[in-house]
Amino acid sequence: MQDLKLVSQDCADCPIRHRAVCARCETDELERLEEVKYYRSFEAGQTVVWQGDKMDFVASVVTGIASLTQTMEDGRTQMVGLLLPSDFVGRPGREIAAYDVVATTDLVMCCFRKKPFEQIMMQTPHIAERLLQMTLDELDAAREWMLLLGRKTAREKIASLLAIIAQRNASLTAHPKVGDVIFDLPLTREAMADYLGLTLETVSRQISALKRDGVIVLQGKRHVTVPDMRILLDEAGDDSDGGMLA
Amino acid sequence: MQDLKLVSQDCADCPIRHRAVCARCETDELERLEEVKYYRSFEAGQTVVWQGDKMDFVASVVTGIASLTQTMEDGRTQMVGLLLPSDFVGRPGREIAAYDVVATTDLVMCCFRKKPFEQIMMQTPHIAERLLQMTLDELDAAREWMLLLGRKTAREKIASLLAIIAQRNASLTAHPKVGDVIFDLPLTREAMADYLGLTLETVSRQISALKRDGVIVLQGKRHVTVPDMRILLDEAGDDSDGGMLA
DNA sequence: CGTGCGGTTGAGCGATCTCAACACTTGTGG
DNA sequence: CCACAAGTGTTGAGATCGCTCAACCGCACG
Repeated sequence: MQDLKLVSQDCADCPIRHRAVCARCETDELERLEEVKYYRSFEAGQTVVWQGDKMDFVASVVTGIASLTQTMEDGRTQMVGLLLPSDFVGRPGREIAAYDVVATTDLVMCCFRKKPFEQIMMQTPHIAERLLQMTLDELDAAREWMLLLGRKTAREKIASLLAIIAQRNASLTAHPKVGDVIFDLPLTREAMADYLGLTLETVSRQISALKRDGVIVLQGKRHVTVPDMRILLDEAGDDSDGGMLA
Repeated sequence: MQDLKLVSQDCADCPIRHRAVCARCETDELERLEEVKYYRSFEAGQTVVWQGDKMDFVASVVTGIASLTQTMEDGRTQMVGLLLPSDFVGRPGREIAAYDVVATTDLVMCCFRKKPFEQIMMQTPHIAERLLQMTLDELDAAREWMLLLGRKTAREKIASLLAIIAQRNASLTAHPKVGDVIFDLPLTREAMADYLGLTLETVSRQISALKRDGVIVLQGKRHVTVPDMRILLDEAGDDSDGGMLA
């Protein structure tokens, strides 16, 4: 699975160059980062870091999806973050990981040794600025998710998740809003349940219900077609078009 | 209710001087901030900003409590942040308020005109650094809350909220852990419900249940005594002592 | 061929919500 | 001074949504 070979080690060619924590760096700043960076890859299902473990690096997701998960003693788990390419993992100034980090799909991360990264950050406002911006975005996303977890019905939760994944795919592939929206679910039913604060049975039932009602079309378990995005967004209960058409 | 008169206009005497976004500023940096700052006060229940409104300031809570709230079209609401003294409101670089900001108690805020604040921040790493740190803390708190909203029972939710308020009071009054923990609830039952993703009836019932079971003692509706903090923390379902005794 | 994993579906249960009545306090106006 | 309304909180009864437990399917893999 060594995707590593497929990923250029050169920041200039990096697929997340313009979105990651290093997005605003100048060439000389990138060079300093390159000195302390290294790539790591993980297979789907592998744990990157355990909650409570010492974490001596921070990292950006290059390809694949990782999740941040919290667990109670009795085993109840809640996903508290879904990390997509360019998202940042770890917290400068913190020794101990606050969450489990798990590779949801095969995953490649661009890691920076923490100590030197912190030093570089102190001397490089471009990095701190970008990190602040990204953190504020994550905070907004977390708060959006709080509304979902606290107040939405199971059906609305599923519709919201599908809408979010659809929207992200749309933004990545950058294709205009022609015809159906089509994508593959990168999560198992159980992972969706952990994200949405549901059981996997409820997830399965609600997906079946959306399919039965024609809101989505399924081919296999994971391949989703959305005939009319407006209907899905309506099912999600979000404000009007949720900014998608804006 | 003009608390304004009670609050010094001088940053040096400010009660949140050492914790707010300006905590790390030097004297000359404070002087620049003082030029663009002004105080505003609100009575309990007043709305500070409406979601979607233009917001031409950012601010720190000086005294009192404010809440960030999201609302769906059909009226379902979820509190997504509880802002205590020293907490920061608003986002540099954003024109439009993403949430309703409501004064939960009587409230005094130290506001900065947004444009000049952004300029000062660009030239003052101390502010940006502190804001990053505070934002990361808020993100952690939001993720803690996601676990609560997604996975905890109503009783655990109430116990968690009580524990958090108790802990905050303990940290403010800085009195050692002798004897009972005593505090007043700064929230109505409805506000608690909005925070916890419950109905106000369920909040009321669970508080009654905790009282019946001796976990808490009530005098009136708002005055709470916790005979044994460990029992409350246990009811909250958090890891062991939740770091309180650490 | 058996086993494990991911997923679906059913039946019954229970935690929480909904709807409703009522209690207490506070402020207002006749 | 009392009647009344509004705001906050409590409690009950019944409904319901989502959970629990369980059976089962299809597929990949050894």
